[in-house]
Amino acid sequence: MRATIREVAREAGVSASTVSRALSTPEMVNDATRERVLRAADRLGYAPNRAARGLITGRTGNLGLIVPDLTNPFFPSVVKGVQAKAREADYAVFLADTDEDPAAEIGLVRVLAKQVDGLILCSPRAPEEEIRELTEHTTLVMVNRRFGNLPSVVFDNAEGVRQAIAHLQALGHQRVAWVGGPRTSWSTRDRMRAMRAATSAAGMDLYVAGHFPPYFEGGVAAADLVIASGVTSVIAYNDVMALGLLSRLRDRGVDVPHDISVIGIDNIQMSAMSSPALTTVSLVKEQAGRAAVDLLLALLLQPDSVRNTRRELPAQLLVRGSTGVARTT
Amino acid sequence: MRATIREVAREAGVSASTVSRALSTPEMVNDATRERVLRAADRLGYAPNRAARGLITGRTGNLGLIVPDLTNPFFPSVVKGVQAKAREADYAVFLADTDEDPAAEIGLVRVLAKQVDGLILCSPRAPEEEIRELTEHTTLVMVNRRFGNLPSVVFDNAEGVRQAIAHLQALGHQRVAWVGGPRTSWSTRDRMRAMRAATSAAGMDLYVAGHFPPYFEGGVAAADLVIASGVTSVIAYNDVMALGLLSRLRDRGVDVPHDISVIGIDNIQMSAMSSPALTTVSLVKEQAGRAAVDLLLALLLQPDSVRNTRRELPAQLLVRGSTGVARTT
DNA sequence: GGGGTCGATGCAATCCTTTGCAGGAGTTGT
DNA sequence: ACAACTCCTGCAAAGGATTGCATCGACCCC
Repeated sequence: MRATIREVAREAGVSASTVSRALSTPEMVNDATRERVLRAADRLGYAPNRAARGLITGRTGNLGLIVPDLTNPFFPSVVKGVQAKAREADYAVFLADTDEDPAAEIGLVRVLAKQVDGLILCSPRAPEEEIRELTEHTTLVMVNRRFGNLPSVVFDNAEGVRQAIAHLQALGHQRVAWVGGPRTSWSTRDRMRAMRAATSAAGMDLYVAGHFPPYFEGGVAAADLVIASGVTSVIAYNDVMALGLLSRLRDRGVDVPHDISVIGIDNIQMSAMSSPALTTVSLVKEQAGRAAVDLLLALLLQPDSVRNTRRELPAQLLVRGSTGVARTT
Repeated sequence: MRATIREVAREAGVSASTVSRALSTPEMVNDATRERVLRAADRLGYAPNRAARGLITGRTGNLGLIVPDLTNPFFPSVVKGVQAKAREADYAVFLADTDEDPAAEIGLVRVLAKQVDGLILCSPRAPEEEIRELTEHTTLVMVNRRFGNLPSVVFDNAEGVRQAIAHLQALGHQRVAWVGGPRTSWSTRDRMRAMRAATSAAGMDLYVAGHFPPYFEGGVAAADLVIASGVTSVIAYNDVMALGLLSRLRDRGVDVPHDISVIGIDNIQMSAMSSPALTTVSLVKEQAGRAAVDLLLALLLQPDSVRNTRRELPAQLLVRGSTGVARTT
């Protein structure tokens, strides 16, 4: 049904090799010939068979993207960025969702690895050991996790948290709580470190509420601990959890921001829509996706060029209604 | 690097054909031989090269999924369902996002069609004409759109809207507004029809606010029209828009549900988290994704078996805080 | 004018798997 | 004991594109 390279060759009066070259290495073929080939290809609606090409080149023209949970609005944005950039480079993207399960993550990488040229792991939860092993057979780029000298795209959590803490301090807060995400998440650890550093530099008290699932319910669950701790402000691992906090605080009759100021991280769409609107550390999510694809493609072209490259993307505090002057009790 | 079928053959002391058969048509090969082959394959970590297989069978083992906007929480849920079901059947899923652009949609189908065995179009916006043309070269399943006798998965919008209207009527509402989604969306038209039918059957007045972008901002934009229309209740095309309505109504000092009751459709996670929580028509989104894959795989196996199959999934009203007794002015 | 160079093109092998066909071994029936 | 089967396995072709190598003509320069 679909035209093959041979038919184009016949139509253009050349050999298949010439057609192939006219399309993939145009400078190797005479101008007039190339023109003729291109017209013939166009006339027949020819597009190379990717399976056949992949068979001989060993490349598939596909990328894989693995995320822990698509229903967390952070990830669809990254996916969009990956998609857009990949499409520009004529790559297609396999998407897989692990449901926050580190074991599923490893399994998916193994399965997907055979069908792609490279993989982007977004917020991977798998243990270091497993990931190290994967890197031996697979071209990987990590988003939201640093790991050895693997190429990675991360956000400047330290700066984001610093801005958030500075903001709280300016509002007179002295005690701040930290509501962490999954224990296995690198971002959780990184942000927690940043919290420790920033609060200690600012001379503020830090209350660590612990680790919670990165869902609305996780924030809900953390809220009571936060209230009991007596802090006047709280920073959550991500916006979804911060919204959970907001919800439970309201239910408990705690006024935000009057009694407690709340700050999230990610700047998901919904954070602008809550009431009060959520003050948050804004991350350029789509850009992270695009940067990851950039890195991956560079890595595929010349494996050594970007080894050990770490892109760090900016984080910027966005002040909205959920933070205010500290209560004075 | 990766083992080929020949190596397995040598290892097992048989020919490549036998290995192939042992793996894909086990009943054609002697028990003992098969056992030997399987062990050899296992020892070498053999997995068939999909490109080579695809080259000869003409099948890729891939599915494509096209959605209009991943950042609308409705779609990630569908994607999850598609993923899960596809993975069970050992298919991988290409995902593409059209940014609500019907032209991009057609383009993506064309591109993706070559790399997959079949495509799932989720809430497709493209004009009928174009879609009809696509069906000639491509195996398609539609979600959220009926089209000729193409296999499709849709929700029982009529029932969902009927329940919503009955609920409003029971609360004493006489006038209800409808805030529509994109003009090109089949769901918008279907739900609008359902609104006409249900309100007329119930003897209620219907105010059609028009078509709006299916985003939070669309709901915001519609809110003032709704207020001005004097209705006591409003149903929005989806939850995201309903949340936009909620937000703008609050800004305008209109109390929900006291002054106006608001109902959404989809039951996205966020709808439970707004304040007041959103009354909504709940849709089984993941199930829609799974059903679409079911249909598509059946279609690939025996093209005639499910031609003209339409799966209709239930819609169920979920009452929360955003609806209440009609004001009496 | 002949040897050398260069640019453009074709030939043929190759990637890995699947599958139609044929053949060999063993079994059954007569 | 032979024909007719059955069951299992191997041979070889096929699928479509890429690419190293060879070829061929043209052109240049001495």
